[in-house]
Amino acid sequence: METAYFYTSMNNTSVIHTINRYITLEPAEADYLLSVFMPRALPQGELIEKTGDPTRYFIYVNSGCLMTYFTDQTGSDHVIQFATTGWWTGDLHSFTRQVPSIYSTRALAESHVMLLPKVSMDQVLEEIPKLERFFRITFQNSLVTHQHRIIQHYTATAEERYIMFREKYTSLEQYVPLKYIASYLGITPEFLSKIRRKLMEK
Amino acid sequence: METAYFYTSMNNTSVIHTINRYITLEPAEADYLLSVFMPRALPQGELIEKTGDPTRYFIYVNSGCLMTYFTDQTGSDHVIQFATTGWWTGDLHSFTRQVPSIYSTRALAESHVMLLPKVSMDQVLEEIPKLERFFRITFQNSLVTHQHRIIQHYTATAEERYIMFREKYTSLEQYVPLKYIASYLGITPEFLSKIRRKLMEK
DNA sequence: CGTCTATTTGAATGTACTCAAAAGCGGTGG
DNA sequence: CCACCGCTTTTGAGTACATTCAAATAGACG
Repeated sequence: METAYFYTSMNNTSVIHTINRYITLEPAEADYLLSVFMPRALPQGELIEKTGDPTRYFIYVNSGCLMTYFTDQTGSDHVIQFATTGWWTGDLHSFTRQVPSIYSTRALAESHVMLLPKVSMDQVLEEIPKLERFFRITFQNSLVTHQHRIIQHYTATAEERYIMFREKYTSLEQYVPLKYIASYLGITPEFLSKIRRKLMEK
Repeated sequence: METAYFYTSMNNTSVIHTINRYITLEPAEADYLLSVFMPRALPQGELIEKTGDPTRYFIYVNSGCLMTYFTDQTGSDHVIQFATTGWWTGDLHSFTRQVPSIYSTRALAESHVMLLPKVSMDQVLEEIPKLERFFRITFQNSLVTHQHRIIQHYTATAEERYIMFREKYTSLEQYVPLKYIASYLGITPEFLSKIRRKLMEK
C-alpha cells in the first residue's frame, strides 16, 4: 500500500504531540524520545502482554484499538480499559515493580503502537525530568476518570451505564465485540443483549 | 492542652517524610514546603470541602480520618475514599480546573490535616520540579488501587468485598459508621447489616 | 430521660446472573 | 457457490444477589 509509509511515519510523532499538550519538548528531546520508543504494528487479535508475565512495555496507541483485561478464577475476562488513538495502556503495577501481571493486553483491531520498555521509561524520566510532569498530569486525569467510573457503578443501572458508554465512546462500538463492552460495563453479554433489545423497542 | 503543641509540630513534618519516601528534599526545600502548607485541626464531623464549590485544597492527612463522597440526585451519599494518616484526598478534577466540585470531604474523627491551596500547588511544582515525580508516583499508585477496586466490583459479591475491606482497612471500622462502609462498598446499609449477621453466625 | 441517628429485621420486589439452546455471522474448504 | 465450522449474539426460564420500604431496636449525646 502506498499510504502505509506516510501513515506510519506520521503516526510515530503522534506521541510527541500528545506529550507537548502538557509540556514543551525541545526538538532534540523529541528525537531522543522517539529513538527509545519501539514502533510496532499489531494484527487484529494479537496478544501483546500476557497475564502472569511481568509487563514489558508501557504502551502508546497511534491507531487502532487495544483492550486491557483481567481474567478471573472462573476464566472469564473483565475489561478494565479500551485504548484508542492517543491513549496509554498497560499494567502499571506490574510494569513499575516488574512482578507478574494480572492483566493481558490485546489488539482488537489492526493497530499501530509505540512501546516504551521499563528500562527506557526509567531512563527518559532521568534524562528529561519534565516528563515527570507529563506523566503526573496524565495519571492524574486517569485517576479522575477511574473515580467517575466507580461512581457510575454505584449510582447507575446497567442500562444507564450502557447509554453513557455509547455516548462517550461512540466509535468504539464498531471495533469492539459486544461481549467486551458488556465486560467493561461489568455485566454479562446476555444481559447486555436484553438491554439492547429493550432500547431498540423504544 | 500541653500535648497539642508537641503533637502538631511532630505531625507537620509527617508530610515531608511521606514525600521523602519517593524523592529527596533538601532541608531548605522541606522548610519552604512546610511554609506553604496550612496545618489545621478539624473537629469530628467538620465539612472541609463542599459539593458545588470549587475545591480549594489538596489535603494531606496527618492524623484522624476523612472521607470524600459523592451525593447523587436522590440525596444519598457514595463514599469514594477514606483517608487516614499519610493519605492525600480531595477532588482532583475540581482542584486542578477550579470548576465546581462533585465531591464533599468531611472529617469522620477529630483530625489534623495539611492543606495545600491550588496556587501553592502550582507554585511548589514550579519551584521544586522534583515534586512532579513525587506526585507522578503517588497518582500512579492510586490509579492501581482504583483499578483493583473496579475489578473487585466485577468479580466479587458484596460479602466478599466486605471481608476484603475489613482485612485491608482493619483500623477503619472503629472510626467509621457502618453506613459509610456500606456506601464505600457500593451497597445499602441494610444489606451490609445482613451480611454481618451471616458472618457472625459462622 | 428523651431525642436523634445508626443499625437491625423482615417481607416484597427488582436487577442482573446462570444455564441451556437457538439464531446469526464470517470465514474456510470442498 | 454452498455447506460447514466456530464464535458471537439473542432468547427464555429459573434463580440469586441486592434493594426498597416500613418498622423495631440499639446507641450516643445533651
